[in-house]
Amino acid sequence: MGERTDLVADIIDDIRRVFQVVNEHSKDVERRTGITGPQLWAIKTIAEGAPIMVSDIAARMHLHAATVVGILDRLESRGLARRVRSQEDRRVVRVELTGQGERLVKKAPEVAQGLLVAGLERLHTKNLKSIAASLDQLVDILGAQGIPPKLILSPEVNKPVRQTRRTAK
Amino acid sequence: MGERTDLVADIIDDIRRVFQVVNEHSKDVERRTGITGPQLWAIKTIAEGAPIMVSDIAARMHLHAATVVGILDRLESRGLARRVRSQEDRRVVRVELTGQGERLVKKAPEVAQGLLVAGLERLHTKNLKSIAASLDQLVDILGAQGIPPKLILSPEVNKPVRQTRRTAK
DNA sequence: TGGTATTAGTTTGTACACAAACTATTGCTC
DNA sequence: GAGCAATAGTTTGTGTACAAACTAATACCA
Repeated sequence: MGERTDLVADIIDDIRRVFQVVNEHSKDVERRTGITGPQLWAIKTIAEGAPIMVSDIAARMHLHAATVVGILDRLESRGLARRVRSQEDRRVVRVELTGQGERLVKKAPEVAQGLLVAGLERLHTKNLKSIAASLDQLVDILGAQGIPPKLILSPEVNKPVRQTRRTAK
Repeated sequence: MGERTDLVADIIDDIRRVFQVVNEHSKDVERRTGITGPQLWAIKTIAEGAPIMVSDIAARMHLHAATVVGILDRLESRGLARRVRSQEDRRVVRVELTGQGERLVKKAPEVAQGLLVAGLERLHTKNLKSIAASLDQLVDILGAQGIPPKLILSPEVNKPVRQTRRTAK
Protein backbone atom coordinates (compact mmCIF):
# COMPACT_ATOMS: atom_id res chain seq x y z
CA MET A 1 0.00 0.00 0.00
CA GLY A 2 3.08 2.22 0.16
CA GLU A 3 3.89 3.14 -3.40
CA ARG A 4 0.33 3.77 -4.43
CA THR A 5 -0.32 5.95 -1.40
CA ASP A 6 2.77 7.99 -2.16
CA LEU A 7 1.71 8.48 -5.75
CA VAL A 8 -1.69 9.68 -4.68
CA ALA A 9 -0.13 12.08 -2.19
CA ASP A 10 2.21 13.40 -4.90
CA ILE A 11 -0.69 14.04 -7.21
CA ILE A 12 -2.65 15.91 -4.58
CA ASP A 13 0.40 18.00 -3.76
CA ASP A 14 0.89 18.88 -7.40
CA ILE A 15 -2.69 20.01 -7.72
CA ARG A 16 -2.30 22.19 -4.68
CA ARG A 17 0.87 23.67 -6.14
CA VAL A 18 -0.93 24.61 -9.33
CA PHE A 19 -3.66 26.28 -7.26
CA GLN A 20 -1.09 28.22 -5.30
CA VAL A 21 0.91 29.38 -8.28
CA VAL A 22 -2.19 30.76 -9.91
CA ASN A 23 -2.95 32.66 -6.71
CA GLU A 24 0.60 33.91 -6.35
CA HIS A 25 0.56 35.14 -9.91
CA SER A 26 -2.60 37.05 -9.19
CA LYS A 27 -0.88 38.87 -6.34
CA ASP A 28 2.04 39.61 -8.62
CA VAL A 29 -0.28 41.22 -11.13
CA GLU A 30 -1.63 43.38 -8.33
CA ARG A 31 1.81 44.62 -7.40
CA ARG A 32 2.64 45.48 -10.99
CA THR A 33 -0.58 47.13 -12.15
CA GLY A 34 -2.17 48.43 -8.97
CA ILE A 35 -5.37 46.53 -9.65
CA THR A 36 -6.28 43.07 -8.41
CA GLY A 37 -6.35 39.86 -10.43
CA PRO A 38 -10.15 39.70 -10.68
CA GLN A 39 -10.26 43.36 -11.67
CA LEU A 40 -7.73 42.81 -14.44
CA TRP A 41 -9.63 39.75 -15.59
CA ALA A 42 -12.81 41.82 -15.69
CA ILE A 43 -11.10 44.57 -17.67
CA LYS A 44 -9.85 42.06 -20.22
CA THR A 45 -13.33 40.57 -20.46
CA ILE A 46 -14.81 44.01 -21.02
CA ALA A 47 -12.14 44.88 -23.59
CA GLU A 48 -13.00 41.76 -25.57
CA GLY A 49 -16.74 42.34 -25.61
CA ALA A 50 -17.36 46.05 -25.10
CA PRO A 51 -19.98 47.29 -24.82
CA ILE A 52 -20.94 44.28 -22.73
CA MET A 53 -23.77 43.56 -20.31
CA VAL A 54 -23.09 42.95 -16.64
CA SER A 55 -24.63 39.49 -16.82
CA ASP A 56 -22.40 38.61 -19.78
CA ILE A 57 -19.35 39.58 -17.81
CA ALA A 58 -20.54 37.37 -14.98
CA ALA A 59 -21.13 34.46 -17.38
CA ARG A 60 -17.72 34.76 -19.01
CA MET A 61 -15.96 34.96 -15.69
CA HIS A 62 -18.18 32.28 -14.11
CA LEU A 63 -19.00 34.64 -11.31
CA HIS A 64 -22.20 35.70 -9.60
CA ALA A 65 -23.69 38.97 -10.88
CA ALA A 66 -23.50 40.41 -7.37
CA THR A 67 -19.75 39.84 -7.35
CA VAL A 68 -19.35 41.58 -10.68
CA VAL A 69 -21.30 44.59 -9.43
CA GLY A 70 -18.71 45.05 -6.70
CA ILE A 71 -15.80 44.72 -9.09
CA LEU A 72 -17.38 47.20 -11.49
CA ASP A 73 -17.94 49.66 -8.65
CA ARG A 74 -14.24 49.61 -7.95
CA LEU A 75 -13.21 49.84 -11.59
CA GLU A 76 -15.55 52.76 -12.08
CA SER A 77 -14.31 54.58 -9.00
CA ARG A 78 -10.77 54.22 -10.37
CA GLY A 79 -11.84 55.68 -13.67
CA LEU A 80 -11.04 52.52 -15.64
CA ALA A 81 -14.55 51.53 -16.74
CA ARG A 82 -17.89 53.18 -17.32
CA ARG A 83 -21.51 52.02 -17.03
CA VAL A 84 -24.00 53.12 -19.69
CA ARG A 85 -27.71 52.45 -19.22
CA SER A 86 -29.16 51.08 -22.46
CA GLN A 87 -31.87 53.16 -24.14
CA GLU A 88 -33.66 50.30 -25.93
CA ASP A 89 -33.99 48.09 -22.86
CA ARG A 90 -33.64 50.20 -19.79
CA ARG A 91 -32.98 47.22 -17.55
CA VAL A 92 -29.68 46.66 -19.33
CA VAL A 93 -26.40 48.26 -18.35
CA ARG A 94 -23.57 48.22 -20.88
CA VAL A 95 -20.03 48.42 -19.63
CA GLU A 96 -17.09 49.84 -21.55
CA LEU A 97 -13.56 50.94 -20.78
CA THR A 98 -12.41 54.52 -20.37
CA GLY A 99 -9.32 55.73 -22.21
CA GLN A 100 -7.32 55.03 -19.08
CA GLY A 101 -8.77 51.54 -18.89
CA GLU A 102 -7.82 50.84 -22.48
CA ARG A 103 -4.29 52.04 -21.92
CA LEU A 104 -3.98 49.76 -18.92
CA VAL A 105 -5.30 46.68 -20.69
CA LYS A 106 -2.76 47.13 -23.45
CA LYS A 107 0.29 47.02 -21.26
CA ALA A 108 -1.05 44.76 -18.50
CA PRO A 109 0.42 41.30 -18.04
CA GLU A 110 -1.47 38.15 -18.88
CA VAL A 111 -4.11 36.82 -16.57
CA ALA A 112 -3.15 33.66 -14.71
CA GLN A 113 -4.03 31.41 -17.62
CA GLY A 114 -1.64 33.22 -19.92
CA LEU A 115 1.20 31.95 -17.81
CA LEU A 116 0.11 28.37 -18.27
CA VAL A 117 -0.64 28.77 -21.94
CA ALA A 118 2.76 30.23 -22.68
CA GLY A 119 4.48 27.40 -20.87
CA LEU A 120 2.40 24.67 -22.44
CA GLU A 121 2.95 25.97 -25.95
CA ARG A 122 6.62 25.28 -25.59
CA LEU A 123 6.05 21.55 -25.05
CA HIS A 124 6.02 18.83 -27.71
CA THR A 125 2.67 17.70 -29.00
CA LYS A 126 3.21 14.26 -27.53
CA ASN A 127 3.65 15.75 -24.09
CA LEU A 128 0.58 17.85 -24.46
CA LYS A 129 -1.48 14.81 -25.34
CA SER A 130 -0.27 12.93 -22.32
CA ILE A 131 -0.99 15.83 -19.99
CA ALA A 132 -4.44 16.30 -21.49
CA ALA A 133 -5.21 12.61 -21.03
CA SER A 134 -4.12 12.66 -17.41
CA LEU A 135 -6.22 15.68 -16.58
CA ASP A 136 -9.16 14.10 -18.33
CA GLN A 137 -8.84 11.22 -15.92
CA LEU A 138 -8.84 13.58 -12.97
CA VAL A 139 -11.93 15.27 -14.32
CA ASP A 140 -13.58 11.90 -14.78
CA ILE A 141 -12.79 10.95 -11.24
CA LEU A 142 -14.38 14.08 -9.96
CA GLY A 143 -17.44 13.41 -12.02
CA ALA A 144 -17.04 16.87 -13.40
CA GLN A 145 -18.69 16.16 -16.69
CA GLY A 146 -21.58 18.53 -16.12
CA ILE A 147 -19.38 21.46 -15.20
CA PRO A 148 -19.40 24.37 -17.62
CA PRO A 149 -16.11 24.47 -19.49
CA LYS A 150 -14.36 27.27 -21.27
CA LEU A 151 -13.31 30.70 -20.33
CA ILE A 152 -11.33 33.42 -21.95
CA LEU A 153 -9.47 31.08 -24.24
CA SER A 154 -12.41 30.19 -26.40
CA PRO A 155 -14.48 33.32 -27.04
CA GLU A 156 -17.39 31.27 -28.30
CA VAL A 157 -19.09 28.61 -26.15
CA ASN A 158 -19.71 30.46 -22.96
CA LYS A 159 -23.12 29.84 -21.51
CA PRO A 160 -23.94 30.29 -17.84
CA VAL A 161 -25.34 26.81 -17.11
CA ARG A 162 -25.40 27.38 -13.40
CA GLN A 163 -29.03 27.31 -12.43
CA THR A 164 -28.57 24.15 -10.35
CA ARG A 165 -28.57 26.11 -7.11
CA ARG A 166 -30.95 25.22 -4.37
CA THR A 167 -31.12 26.14 -0.72
CA ALA A 168 -30.67 23.76 2.17
CA LYS A 169 -33.27 25.54 4.23
CA MET B 1 -1.14 25.69 -35.06
CA GLY B 2 -4.62 24.18 -34.71
CA GLU B 3 -4.15 20.91 -32.90
CA ARG B 4 -1.63 22.21 -30.42
CA THR B 5 -3.78 25.20 -29.59
CA ASP B 6 -6.74 22.93 -28.98
CA LEU B 7 -4.74 20.68 -26.72
CA VAL B 8 -3.58 23.64 -24.68
CA ALA B 9 -7.15 24.91 -24.39
CA ASP B 10 -8.32 21.46 -23.28
CA ILE B 11 -5.70 21.34 -20.59
CA ILE B 12 -6.62 24.75 -19.25
CA ASP B 13 -10.28 23.79 -19.23
CA ASP B 14 -9.54 20.63 -17.30
CA ILE B 15 -7.61 22.55 -14.71
CA ARG B 16 -10.49 24.95 -14.30
CA ARG B 17 -12.88 22.04 -13.92
CA VAL B 18 -10.83 20.58 -11.13
CA PHE B 19 -10.85 23.97 -9.40
CA GLN B 20 -14.59 24.19 -9.74
CA VAL B 21 -15.34 20.71 -8.51
CA VAL B 22 -13.32 21.30 -5.39
CA ASN B 23 -15.31 24.47 -4.77
CA GLU B 24 -18.62 22.79 -5.49
CA HIS B 25 -17.77 20.04 -3.08
CA SER B 26 -17.04 22.62 -0.44
CA LYS B 27 -20.53 24.04 -0.86
CA ASP B 28 -21.96 20.56 -0.68
CA VAL B 29 -20.27 20.01 2.65
CA GLU B 30 -21.84 23.21 3.85
CA ARG B 31 -25.31 22.06 2.91
CA ARG B 32 -24.83 18.76 4.68
CA THR B 33 -23.13 19.81 7.90
CA GLY B 34 -24.21 23.41 8.37
CA ILE B 35 -20.63 24.61 8.56
CA THR B 36 -18.49 25.86 5.70
CA GLY B 37 -15.63 24.05 4.00
CA PRO B 38 -12.89 26.10 5.66
CA GLN B 39 -14.59 25.63 9.04
CA LEU B 40 -14.73 21.89 8.59
CA TRP B 41 -11.13 21.83 7.48
CA ALA B 42 -10.20 23.82 10.58
CA ILE B 43 -12.13 21.44 12.81
CA LYS B 44 -10.35 18.45 11.31
CA THR B 45 -7.03 20.21 11.78
CA ILE B 46 -7.85 20.91 15.40
CA ALA B 47 -9.03 17.35 15.96
CA GLU B 48 -5.71 16.03 14.70
CA GLY B 49 -3.54 18.26 16.84
CA ALA B 50 -5.58 19.35 19.85
CA PRO B 51 -4.72 21.21 21.90
CA ILE B 52 -3.17 23.21 19.09
CA MET B 53 -1.87 26.79 18.79
CA VAL B 54 -3.57 29.26 16.49
CA SER B 55 -0.37 29.74 14.51
CA ASP B 56 -0.05 25.98 14.05
CA ILE B 57 -3.55 25.81 12.63
CA ALA B 58 -2.64 28.61 10.23
CA ALA B 59 0.54 26.80 9.18
CA ARG B 60 -1.20 23.50 8.56
CA MET B 61 -3.95 25.12 6.56
CA HIS B 62 -1.54 27.47 4.78
CA LEU B 63 -3.63 30.42 5.87
CA HIS B 64 -2.86 33.75 7.46
CA ALA B 65 -3.28 33.88 11.22
CA ALA B 66 -5.80 36.69 10.84
CA THR B 67 -7.98 34.45 8.71
CA VAL B 68 -7.84 31.68 11.29
CA VAL B 69 -8.91 34.09 14.03
CA GLY B 70 -12.11 34.77 12.12
CA ILE B 71 -12.81 31.11 11.53
CA LEU B 72 -12.20 30.32 15.20
CA ASP B 73 -14.54 33.12 16.24
CA ARG B 74 -17.30 31.49 14.24
CA LEU B 75 -16.53 27.97 15.47
CA GLU B 76 -16.51 29.21 19.03
CA SER B 77 -19.80 31.06 18.66
CA ARG B 78 -21.35 27.86 17.36
CA GLY B 79 -20.08 25.95 20.35
CA LEU B 80 -17.84 23.66 18.30
CA ALA B 81 -14.43 24.79 19.51
CA ARG B 82 -12.93 26.44 22.56
CA ARG B 83 -9.96 28.75 23.16
CA VAL B 84 -7.80 28.18 26.22
CA ARG B 85 -5.13 30.70 27.18
CA SER B 86 -1.93 28.88 28.11
CA GLN B 87 -0.64 29.29 31.64
CA GLU B 88 3.06 28.72 30.92
CA ASP B 89 3.24 31.20 28.04
CA ARG B 90 0.40 33.62 28.30
CA ARG B 91 0.79 34.76 24.68
CA VAL B 92 -0.27 31.34 23.52
CA VAL B 93 -3.85 30.28 22.89
CA ARG B 94 -4.60 26.58 22.63
CA VAL B 95 -7.63 25.47 20.70
CA GLU B 96 -9.62 22.32 21.29
CA LEU B 97 -12.97 20.91 20.27
CA THR B 98 -16.06 20.82 22.42
CA GLY B 99 -18.05 17.63 22.76
CA GLN B 100 -20.32 18.86 20.03
CA GLY B 101 -17.34 19.61 17.81
CA GLU B 102 -15.98 16.12 18.32
CA ARG B 103 -19.30 14.55 17.47
CA LEU B 104 -19.45 16.60 14.29
CA VAL B 105 -15.96 15.73 13.15
CA LYS B 106 -16.73 12.04 13.50
CA LYS B 107 -19.63 11.99 11.14
CA ALA B 108 -18.58 14.83 8.80
CA PRO B 109 -17.72 14.04 5.20
CA GLU B 110 -14.21 14.24 3.83
CA VAL B 111 -12.64 17.55 3.00
CA ALA B 112 -12.26 18.23 -0.72
CA GLN B 113 -9.09 16.21 -1.01
CA GLY B 114 -10.76 13.12 0.30
CA LEU B 115 -12.86 13.05 -2.81
CA LEU B 116 -9.82 13.04 -5.02
CA VAL B 117 -7.92 10.56 -2.92
CA ALA B 118 -10.77 8.08 -2.95
CA GLY B 119 -11.06 8.31 -6.71
CA LEU B 120 -7.35 8.05 -7.37
CA GLU B 121 -6.96 5.02 -5.18
CA ARG B 122 -9.20 3.10 -7.50
CA LEU B 123 -6.87 3.57 -10.46
CA HIS B 124 -4.09 1.25 -11.60
CA THR B 125 -0.58 2.09 -10.52
CA LYS B 126 0.44 2.69 -14.12
CA ASN B 127 -2.25 5.33 -14.47
CA LEU B 128 -1.24 6.97 -11.26
CA LYS B 129 2.34 7.23 -12.46
CA SER B 130 1.29 8.82 -15.69
CA ILE B 131 -0.94 11.36 -13.97
CA ALA B 132 1.80 12.19 -11.48
CA ALA B 133 4.28 12.73 -14.32
CA SER B 134 1.90 15.01 -16.18
CA LEU B 135 1.20 17.14 -13.16
CA ASP B 136 4.90 17.34 -12.47
CA GLN B 137 5.31 18.89 -15.88
CA LEU B 138 2.63 21.44 -15.14
CA VAL B 139 4.32 22.30 -11.89
CA ASP B 140 7.62 22.63 -13.72
CA ILE B 141 6.07 24.96 -16.24
CA LEU B 142 4.76 27.14 -13.49
CA GLY B 143 8.13 27.21 -11.84
CA ALA B 144 6.46 26.12 -8.67
CA GLN B 145 9.48 24.38 -7.21
CA GLY B 146 9.78 26.73 -4.25
CA ILE B 147 6.15 26.40 -3.25
CA PRO B 148 5.45 24.64 0.03
CA PRO B 149 3.69 21.38 -0.65
CA LYS B 150 1.75 19.19 1.68
CA LEU B 151 -1.38 19.48 3.63
CA ILE B 152 -3.52 17.16 5.60
CA LEU B 153 -2.34 14.11 3.77
CA SER B 154 1.15 14.06 5.16
CA PRO B 155 0.98 14.88 8.85
CA GLU B 156 4.72 15.46 9.02
CA VAL B 157 6.50 18.03 6.85
CA ASN B 158 4.40 21.05 7.43
CA LYS B 159 6.42 24.17 7.93
CA PRO B 160 5.11 27.63 7.18
CA VAL B 161 7.82 28.71 4.68
CA ARG B 162 5.90 31.78 3.70
CA GLN B 163 8.08 34.64 4.85
CA THR B 164 8.77 35.75 1.27
CA ARG B 165 6.21 38.51 1.53
CA ARG B 166 7.17 42.04 0.75
CA THR B 167 5.14 45.18 0.22
CA ALA B 168 4.83 47.05 -3.04
CA LYS B 169 4.70 50.38 -1.21
C1' DT C 1 -55.69 45.43 -21.52
C1' DG C 2 -54.61 44.03 -16.98
C1' DG C 3 -52.02 40.92 -14.37
C1' DT C 4 -48.34 37.72 -13.75
C1' DA C 5 -43.89 35.97 -14.83
C1' DT C 6 -39.33 36.88 -16.23
C1' DT C 7 -35.16 39.41 -16.59
C1' DA C 8 -31.26 42.83 -15.35
C1' DG C 9 -29.11 44.85 -12.02
C1' DT C 10 -28.47 46.25 -7.20
C1' DT C 11 -28.46 45.87 -2.15
C1' DT C 12 -27.79 43.35 2.07
C1' DG C 13 -25.69 40.05 4.94
C1' DT C 14 -22.28 36.36 5.70
C1' DA C 15 -17.79 34.23 5.13
C1' DC C 16 -13.29 33.96 3.52
C1' DA C 17 -8.39 35.83 2.80
C1' DC C 18 -4.68 38.85 3.45
C1' DA C 19 -1.57 42.99 4.86
C1' DA C 20 -0.63 46.24 8.24
C1' DA C 21 -1.01 48.04 12.66
C1' DC C 22 -1.60 47.10 17.43
C1' DT C 23 -1.45 44.74 22.30
C1' DA C 24 0.43 41.75 25.49
C1' DT C 25 3.97 38.78 26.75
C1' DT C 26 8.39 36.68 26.70
C1' DG C 27 13.47 36.57 25.45
C1' DC C 28 17.70 38.49 25.08
C1' DT C 29 21.44 41.59 25.87
C1' DC C 30 24.29 44.83 27.82
C1' DG D 1 17.59 44.40 35.89
C1' DA D 2 16.11 47.98 32.40
C1' DG D 3 15.37 48.23 27.51
C1' DC D 4 14.73 46.48 23.08
C1' DA D 5 13.69 42.74 19.93
C1' DA D 6 10.84 38.89 18.87
C1' DT D 7 6.58 36.27 19.23
C1' DA D 8 1.35 35.14 19.58
C1' DG D 9 -2.73 36.69 18.80
C1' DT D 10 -6.10 40.25 17.59
C1' DT D 11 -8.08 44.26 15.20
C1' DT D 12 -8.84 47.03 11.14
C1' DG D 13 -9.47 47.84 6.37
C1' DT D 14 -9.87 46.17 1.56
C1' DG D 15 -11.29 42.89 -1.83
C1' DT D 16 -13.37 38.98 -3.36
C1' DA D 17 -17.58 35.53 -3.59
C1' DC D 18 -22.23 34.07 -3.06
C1' DA D 19 -27.39 33.67 -1.68
C1' DA D 20 -31.47 36.03 -0.92
C1' DA D 21 -34.28 39.89 -1.14
C1' DC D 22 -35.45 43.84 -3.67
C1' DT D 23 -36.42 47.38 -7.62
C1' DA D 24 -37.32 48.49 -12.19
C1' DA D 25 -38.42 47.25 -16.66
C1' DT D 26 -40.04 44.12 -20.17
C1' DA D 27 -42.50 39.94 -21.91
C1' DC D 28 -46.19 37.01 -22.02
C1' DC D 29 -50.84 35.62 -21.80
C1' DA D 30 -55.56 35.02 -20.96
